[in-house]
Amino acid sequence: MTHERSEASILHIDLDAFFASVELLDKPELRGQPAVVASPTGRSVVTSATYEARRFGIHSAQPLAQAQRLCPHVIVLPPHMELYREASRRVMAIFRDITPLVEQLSIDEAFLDVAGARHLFGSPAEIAALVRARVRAGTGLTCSVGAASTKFVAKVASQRAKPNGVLVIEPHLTLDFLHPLPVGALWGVGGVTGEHLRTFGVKTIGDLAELPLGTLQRAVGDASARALHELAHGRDLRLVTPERDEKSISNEVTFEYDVADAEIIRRQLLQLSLKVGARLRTAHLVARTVGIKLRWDDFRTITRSRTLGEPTSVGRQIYTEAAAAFDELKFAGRRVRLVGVRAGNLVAGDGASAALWDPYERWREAENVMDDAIRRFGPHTVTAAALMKKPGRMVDPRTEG
DNA sequence: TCTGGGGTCCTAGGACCC
DNA sequence: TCTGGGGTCCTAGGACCC
Repeated sequence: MTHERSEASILHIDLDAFFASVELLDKPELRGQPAVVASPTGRSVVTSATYEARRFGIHSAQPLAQAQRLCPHVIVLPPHMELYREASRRVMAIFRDITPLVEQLSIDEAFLDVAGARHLFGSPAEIAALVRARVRAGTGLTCSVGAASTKFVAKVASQRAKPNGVLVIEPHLTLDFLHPLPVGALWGVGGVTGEHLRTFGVKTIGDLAELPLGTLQRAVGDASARALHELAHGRDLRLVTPERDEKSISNEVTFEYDVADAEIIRRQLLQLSLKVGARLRTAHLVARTVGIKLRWDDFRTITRSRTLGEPTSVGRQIYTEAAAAFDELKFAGRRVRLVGVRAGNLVAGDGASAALWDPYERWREAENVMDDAIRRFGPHTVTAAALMKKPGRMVDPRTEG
């Protein structure tokens, strides 16, 4: 069994207001103003908000319309995912210069196990300061760091350190730090579970720690109960694991207006299937299951999935399954607000050759490249040179080499 | 002006096999 | 022969996270 760490040598690092901060890098005149990143469409939500915007009660996942009611002069910045991915890559590279034990959790956060980096860089607190200085110098971004002897406490600590701060929880002070916090701070306790726990009189993590395991199991199920019980006692044996296999790849879209036309939905399923196929091929993965997701106008969501005889990464095959699953539904012209396609049960493999030789798929790929170019450069500036910035996607295997 | 898009994990029920 | 239990795979839904 893993022994307890004597030092706060797990770091959780979280970029502050990440998307918004990246946007402000080349718009310094907007510093200090309330701003959010959100698509300028009718049904979008806030994906990132500056701290000035948060003072108005704005937060991420909030409908943009609501944010604009709270702060009519809020500046709305359309998202540029490629910029964020690039900034993220630079930040993760800075982390990996400190230690190879970096576990990326999402685009803007990671765990670092710095137990072995001590000799090179000093105590966890010193390493936290070093990382923050390097991120600042290398990207112009600020981040917050939590340091503790477990992943979970490190993550809670970084949240409490925000923005632009450091919080080190020495191991012997773990429970003193944890127990006064609201249960909602626990990883895995969201709105529903939090409400449920409150009916048992549980408000803080300390309250939860005192609840008998059996009671907790009846309340939230076996696995969640055990996990929460351990976390509430400050126990968390999970290690920082740099490599994690992807379990699924999916794409989905919410229509600007609800759609009741099956033909439009099928067309969208095709688009999404081709995107998913392309992503599978880039990752050198094939999928054993294909699923679709539909959200009706009342926000109820259904999923259907099918297991394939042979795993695939070919968009057309993904579409065939997706369309078949859709056609089995009693759709009958219901209004649909969202459709999605998911490839699951992924295994290493290459379906690329089949995809390249399917003329229909190649034509669609070309169309996708055009769409992309038009989005990025505008309709009047699409040139061969712009298209060439997407190397590799249009190469004909027969003429290559 | 209700509620994005990309994921992970868990549960529960049924099929199927031994 | 009228009734058991364990294990695995599959599917659908839901909570949760950023």
